[in-house]
Amino acid sequence: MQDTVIWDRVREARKGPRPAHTLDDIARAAISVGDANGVEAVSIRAVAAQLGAGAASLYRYISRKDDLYDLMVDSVAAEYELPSVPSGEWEADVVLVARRIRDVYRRHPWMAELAPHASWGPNTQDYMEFFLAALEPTGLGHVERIEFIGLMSAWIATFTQLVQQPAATGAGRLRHFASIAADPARPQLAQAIVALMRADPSSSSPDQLFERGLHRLIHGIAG
Amino acid sequence: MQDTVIWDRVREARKGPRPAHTLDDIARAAISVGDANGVEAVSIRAVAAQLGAGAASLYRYISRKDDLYDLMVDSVAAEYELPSVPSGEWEADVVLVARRIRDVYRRHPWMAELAPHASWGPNTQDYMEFFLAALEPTGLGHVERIEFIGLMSAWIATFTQLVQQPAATGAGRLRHFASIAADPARPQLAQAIVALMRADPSSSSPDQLFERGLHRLIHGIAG
DNA sequence: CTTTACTGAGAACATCGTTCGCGGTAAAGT
DNA sequence: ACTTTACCGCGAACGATGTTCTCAGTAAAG
Repeated sequence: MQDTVIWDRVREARKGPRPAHTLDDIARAAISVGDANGVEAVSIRAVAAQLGAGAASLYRYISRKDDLYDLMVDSVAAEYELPSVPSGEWEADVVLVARRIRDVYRRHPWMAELAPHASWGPNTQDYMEFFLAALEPTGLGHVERIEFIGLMSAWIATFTQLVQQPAATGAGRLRHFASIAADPARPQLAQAIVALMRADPSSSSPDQLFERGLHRLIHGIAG
Repeated sequence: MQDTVIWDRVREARKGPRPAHTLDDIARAAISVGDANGVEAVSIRAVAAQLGAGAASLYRYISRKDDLYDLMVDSVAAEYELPSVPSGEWEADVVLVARRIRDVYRRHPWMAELAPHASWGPNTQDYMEFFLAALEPTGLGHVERIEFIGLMSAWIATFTQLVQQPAATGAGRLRHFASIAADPARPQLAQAIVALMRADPSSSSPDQLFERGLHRLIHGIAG
């Protein structure tokens, strides 16, 4: 079973010593490493060390490094804490879900990178089930609803990285932005960067930007 | 200058032998490797080999591996081949740009992964300048327009991976999907997966799905 | 013709994901 | 009771990676 998704693993030990850790333990360890030092620090060895285990031991529980990512994403998906049943007001539900996702992405910045590629674990499935049901009153088909869910997640991910944490772009990036802003050959882009750079003293806090972006996502760019 | 974006590099050799390659050569080599074997195959050594050079030699031209990605993305951004001036019909322009991006992502699947993280090279800047100008008639502010551009790119990326190339998800993933579809605990999700799986015999080809998704992106989910 | 500044690139280093194989342990088979 | 079986943790090793060091070669500047 080398190409099996981790959720299909059947784990029922009959003989030998009982495993020293659970998948939840491993997920927690990986999450704490990711929160503290970023995704790129989430290595097999680092997570194993966090668990107080040897590196090779992890392969008793997972079969690929991607399984680690899957565990992290689905474990954190439990933090959405959505109601079990939609309210019936689909727009309010969409706003609710969006805000929860934003909060979680802010708490765990690596989600923006890992979530799109992750397989669908139980918590993720619960979240999608809720979202699909919430979108039922729109009259959209299932494929369209899935698409919208992906669209909204992708938007929140890029929004989090672009607006919420622009300082993460590094010194060289900032210098490059400045040179673009000073280039008269592309006036629209120059203006846009100037508008992006100043941390919105007047018209728009990040939260306001988020709400308005969300409104545009629902009602369209012209609405 | 270790943290400098590659586009800020000043390259004007005064002494010694002239460089054996150009940044364009390197970009082309990296692109051909990525097209043929996927992003994960784009290694320093592989690109150097494609160039007929030694691995360490690449560091005479780039200073980080990410520079390679930046080169790839911006080089391919030239393929958009947009008009120099928007038509004045912003919606038509948006549709035009979206289709061009989709075509390029289809030709170079790694773009979906690399483009979001890449720095803005000259061709990317040209593309954004056009897009920003095209969106001017909407009355949106510059930040909102940037956001919409990011949103559309993100949507196309996920759409390309989800709808256009679902076979890339691997055997284990497909098996997992099937088990989700057979789980009565989450009926909405089950239906959605069934709808996703069958390659749209009746109502919707990928192209139609794209056009309708694009329409919803512009006019909102309810429109 | 010496100096200088750049070139390409082999060798080496640290780190990574992953596999092999070992000694140990506890339940199943007899 | 004891052998067998199937799992456990994990040190050691392998191959591949990004990056740096170093050095011989080369061509323009002084």
